[in-house]
Amino acid sequence: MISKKCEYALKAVLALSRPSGNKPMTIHQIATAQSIPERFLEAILRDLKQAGLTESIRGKDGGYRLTRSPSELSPGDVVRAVDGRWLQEENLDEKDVFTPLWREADAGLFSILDGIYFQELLIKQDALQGRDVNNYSI
Amino acid sequence: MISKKCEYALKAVLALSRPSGNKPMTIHQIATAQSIPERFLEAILRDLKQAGLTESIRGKDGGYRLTRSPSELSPGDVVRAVDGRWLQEENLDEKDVFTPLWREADAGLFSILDGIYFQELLIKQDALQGRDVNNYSI
DNA sequence: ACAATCTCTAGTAAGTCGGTAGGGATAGTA
DNA sequence: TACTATCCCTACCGACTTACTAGAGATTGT
Repeated sequence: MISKKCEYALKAVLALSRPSGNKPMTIHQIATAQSIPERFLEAILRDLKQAGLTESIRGKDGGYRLTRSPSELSPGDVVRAVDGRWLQEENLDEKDVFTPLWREADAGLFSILDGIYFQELLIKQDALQGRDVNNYSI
Repeated sequence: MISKKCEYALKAVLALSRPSGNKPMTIHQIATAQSIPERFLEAILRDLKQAGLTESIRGKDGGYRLTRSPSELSPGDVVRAVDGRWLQEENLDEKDVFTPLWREADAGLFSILDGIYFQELLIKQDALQGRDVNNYSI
């Protein structure tokens, strides 16, 4: 269904979403924290960088950082960056009766993926893992 | 996005949906009408048969026929038969924050694919191709 | 018997997925 | 300068999937 690459990218961005005093995380840190093959993650983070979602700092104390706040970054942004849209407009036939269905499906899919932000996912993750957050606001 | 197999299966079922006095259509007829590689279509129709959507008659004057009326057969049925569900429940992690998103996406996708029937698609196809149907009811 | 049709098991070329390998570039530190 | 930690880039690889194709067999009507 969803590619490993996409799954890893989402996990990585979730990890980068955790506030850490503005210091970048290294590939190694993210990889061990999320159990992602390190060299593979390297390629994924490069894709995310090219899509403009992350930025990198080289040399000592370098690493990766999000370019946007987790409160305005959605899973849809990540999926589009690594796997592209589900629908490929270019091989769509306007005379095909099924075409409207594919368009509807694509729109529906991304409306779901764009309907939540990483900030909220972070909170949900804490709840799932029974972490004490001291934050019970609705 | 959508596999060729699935695309061909949908076209084939659409062809079989056209009323033809209860006579079965041969693989050859469907293949030439819809420009589908014949031997490939053969395998696809076998899958559809195993899923219970079509039945076959062997020997002379044989061919394929739908087991259900086009008015109660949806694209979703065909997609499930040839490609299966988009979501594979078995490799879903209940502790993963993204899991609810995948479930929502799958439900949304199939609610669209199950929201129309081949009978209606037939009418839409006629309209698209400018065929004269003598049927302007809403 | 024969011809038209479906049925089954293989095979296969090209592409994608999920990585791995090896080196190179850059930035801070001493 | 030299050293080290980090990201950067190109290429490669095995397993799997996709989109077919081939060949022979089984079934039915005439």
